[in-house]
Amino acid sequence: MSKEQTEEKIYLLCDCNNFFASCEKIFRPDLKNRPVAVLSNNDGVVVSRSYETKKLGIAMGSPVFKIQNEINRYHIVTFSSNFNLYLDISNRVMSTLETFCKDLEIYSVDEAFLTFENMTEDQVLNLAFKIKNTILSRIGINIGIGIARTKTLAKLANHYAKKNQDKTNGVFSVLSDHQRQKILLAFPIGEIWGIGRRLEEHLQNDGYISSFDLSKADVAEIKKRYSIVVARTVMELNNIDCIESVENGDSQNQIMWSRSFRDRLYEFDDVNQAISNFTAEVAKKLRSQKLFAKRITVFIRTSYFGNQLKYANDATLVLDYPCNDTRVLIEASRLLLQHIFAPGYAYSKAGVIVHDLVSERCFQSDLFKETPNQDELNKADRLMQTMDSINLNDKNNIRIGLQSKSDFKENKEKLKLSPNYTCSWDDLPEVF
DNA sequence: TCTGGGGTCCTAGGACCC
DNA sequence: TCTGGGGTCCTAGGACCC
Repeated sequence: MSKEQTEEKIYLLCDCNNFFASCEKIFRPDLKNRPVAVLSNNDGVVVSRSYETKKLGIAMGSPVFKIQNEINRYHIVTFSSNFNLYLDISNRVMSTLETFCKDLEIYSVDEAFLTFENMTEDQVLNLAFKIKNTILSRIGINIGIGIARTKTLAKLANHYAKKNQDKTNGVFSVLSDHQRQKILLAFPIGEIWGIGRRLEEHLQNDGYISSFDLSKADVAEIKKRYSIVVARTVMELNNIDCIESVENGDSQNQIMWSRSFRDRLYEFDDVNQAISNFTAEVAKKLRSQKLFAKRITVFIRTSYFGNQLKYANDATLVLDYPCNDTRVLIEASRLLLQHIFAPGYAYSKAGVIVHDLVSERCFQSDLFKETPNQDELNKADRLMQTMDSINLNDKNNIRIGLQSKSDFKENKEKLKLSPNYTCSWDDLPEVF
C-alpha cells in the first residue's frame, strides 16, 4: 500500500446495503436472518430484498403474484413501502456521515459521496472502517464503502466490496493501480455506472466486453462514436476525475406524480378524475417548496403486458405564467388529457409532471395574453394557503372540481405497512 | 386479480434572427 | 428569383440512475 500523501481528491462512496429491507429489520429483531422483501407502491413488485431473500433467487422487480409460491414456501416477510420511515433513517445516516466529512454529496436516499484530500491509503482505509462501524452501531444499518480517485471507480469499488463481503469486510479501495486493474478485469461493462442496457449492447458489438477493455479505448474515438457521456466514463476509469458534483439542495427541475391504477380505466371521466387528483398532489408539492411551474405534462398508457391493444401518449402545455394554483393546473391537465385520450383502451397508468420550476412568480407580461393582475394572484395565493392548512396531514378534506372524493382507484391499501417507528404522524415531512 | 415511482443529463432538430 | 450560413433558444425524446 502506498504511504505517500496525495493532493488529489479521494472519493468514498458509502452505500446502504439493501436499504429499505434493512430499515424494516432495524425495529424487528425477530426478523434477523430471515428473508424480507419490500414491495412497490401498490404492493405490485419487489423493490428491495434482504440478503436472505436475494439468496433465495428472488429477483429485483419480481411481480408479487409470480413469486407467491416462494413467498409462502420460504416464509418471506413482505412489507408495503414505508417511505416516511426510510427517509427518516436516511437522514440519520447522512447526518452521521457528515460528522466525518463536511464535503458530503448526497446522491440518493441510500448513498453519498464523501471527499477527502491529503490522506494516505492506510489512513483512508482506517477511516472507512470507522465510518462503517459507527453507522452500524448507531443506526443499525450496514453500509459498503468504495474508495477511488473518481466517482465511477468508487462505485465500482463499492460494488466489489459488497459482492466480496467475506474478503473485503464491505470496504474496498482501488487507489493503487494494481487494485484498479483487478476490478476493471472483474466487471463487464454493463456494471459500470452510466452504462445501461442500450449502451452495453452497442459497446459489446464494438468489442468492448470488460471494463478493462473500455478503459483502454481511445477517448476521442468514443466521443465521436458514442457521446461525451461515455467519453467521460472512459476517462473516469483511468483516474481522471471529470464528473461534476450535482449542486445539492435547491432547484429541483421537475416534480412528478404518477400511479398505476388498481383496476383498468376505460372512460375519459375516470381517467380525468385520476389526473385531477395527481395534479392536485403536484400543486401541493409545488406550494410546499414555494415553487411555480412553467410547463405541465400529462401522460397515459395501457399496460405493457397482456394481449390488449397498447397505447401511450403524452402532451405538454406551456402555462401562460408560472403557477402553482391547483385550479389552474387542473384545468390545464384536463385540456391536455382531452388531447391525448383515445377511447377503447384499457388504461393502467397515468401521471402528471410539472417542469421548468422557478421560485419567483416573475413573468413577462404579455400584451396579447390574459394574465391575472397582482390582486387576483394574491387572492389565489391566500385561497391555496387556506386549502393547504386544512388539508395538512394528507387528509385532503377540501377538493376541487373533478378530484374524486374517495381516495379512489389508483392505489391499493397498503396492507403490509410497518408502523412509523421513528416519528409521529403529525410531524412527517412531506417528501414522497 | 396482481408487473413501481421519481428523477437527471445530453442531443438533435426546429424556429427564428441577422 | 434564388441562394446561404451561423448563432441562439427551446423542446422532445433517449438514455441513464436509484
